[in-house]
Amino acid sequence: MAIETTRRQQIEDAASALFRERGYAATSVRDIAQALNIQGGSLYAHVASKEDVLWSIVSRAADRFNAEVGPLATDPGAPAAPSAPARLRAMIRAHVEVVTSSQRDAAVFLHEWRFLSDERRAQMAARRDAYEALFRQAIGRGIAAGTFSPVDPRLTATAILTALNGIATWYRPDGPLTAQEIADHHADLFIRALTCGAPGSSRERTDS
Amino acid sequence: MAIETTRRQQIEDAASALFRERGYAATSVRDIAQALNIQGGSLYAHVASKEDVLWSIVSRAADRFNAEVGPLATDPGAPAAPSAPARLRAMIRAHVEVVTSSQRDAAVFLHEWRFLSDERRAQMAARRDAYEALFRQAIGRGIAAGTFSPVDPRLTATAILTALNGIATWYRPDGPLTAQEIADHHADLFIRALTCGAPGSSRERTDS
DNA sequence: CCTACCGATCGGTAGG
DNA sequence: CCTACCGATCGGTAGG
Repeated sequence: MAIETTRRQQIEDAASALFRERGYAATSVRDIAQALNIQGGSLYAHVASKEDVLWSIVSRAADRFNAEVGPLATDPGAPAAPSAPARLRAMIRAHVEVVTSSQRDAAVFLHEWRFLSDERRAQMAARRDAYEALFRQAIGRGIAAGTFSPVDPRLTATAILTALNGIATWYRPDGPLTAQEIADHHADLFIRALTCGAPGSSRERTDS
Repeated sequence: MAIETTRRQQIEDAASALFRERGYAATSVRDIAQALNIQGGSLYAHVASKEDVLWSIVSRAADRFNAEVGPLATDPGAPAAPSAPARLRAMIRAHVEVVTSSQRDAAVFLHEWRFLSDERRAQMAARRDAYEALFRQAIGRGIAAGTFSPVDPRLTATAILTALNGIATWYRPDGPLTAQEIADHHADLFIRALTCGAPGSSRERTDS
């Protein structure tokens, strides 16, 4: 049972590793080719441009975040809607799961997307804003329900996502904390910040 | 009264602006020279290398953070030590003040420092760790005093600083929120997260 | 996928 | 601070 990997996929993997450690602008196409033991020009049998490779990595990472977190943010059809704290906790967990399990691509997505062409960068900015809106809404709903303190949803969503994205910079799979522990710690922290002193905080926990 | 600005300073200012918007690796020495209406080679009458300019920008930014936040973190000689929440609030305010008032240099400091030479990068990594330690200690003291929940000081300090540093990416002086409002919002958020449900939270506010 | 090449640009220097 | 230049390297292509 051979592991299926197209040449294109190998190129993206090698490029992602290099973009992550040196940055997109400081990585040459010859660096990428060398990692695969081929000549620089040979890359162009598989990709149209260096920027094209970046685009593939970045859009795939964006897809993963949407695939994991999106379903938790939108109301499910059948079952009862979760409480605001429970929903936000699930979203934080899912986001951290993607950050840690797709760490390399996530780091490139977060730090190198500005090297995309104007058009693609604008497209990605729109996707990112839509994604952040999922968190803004989750927070806004909690405020409306009285379970969350009346914070600024935009500012708070940005603070939460910035902190979670930062995990991509320092997380080590062999470190002292598992991805789950890190996720739970952050979820605890931010949900405490949001529920503490909330209008309808009558001491009983609707969380988790 | 002419505004005193050395050529070296002008170079660093122009470079900082360019490093910030394009990144260090994607900025050429000719780009910097062009911003000052001189030839590329002429830069080298004032600087030893491109990396030298980056180093100046980055270390000056690091100095500012230390100068503003350091005194708040270490116990003052004469007056009574502030409570843990009050101290952390002051540190958060001071950090955000530097991020927003030195936004351009702070952004370069935060995002481009990895392009320093190995030696300088290691030096800066040590400074950053010492700086983060100020926040870890402030949190640790609060936990020891029973005013803060028993969180992981390292993880929490990193979360706070990552969120605060993110402000450098999106803050606009002409935006809807002042730097002070942003600072207070973040201070409120994180201090609520830390004090809520703390062992010694007997409902009276020792904060600010 | 290779060889061989394109024009452009890189950081930096010599000599004034 | 300029002119003129250094060797190296850049992203990408032609033709096989």
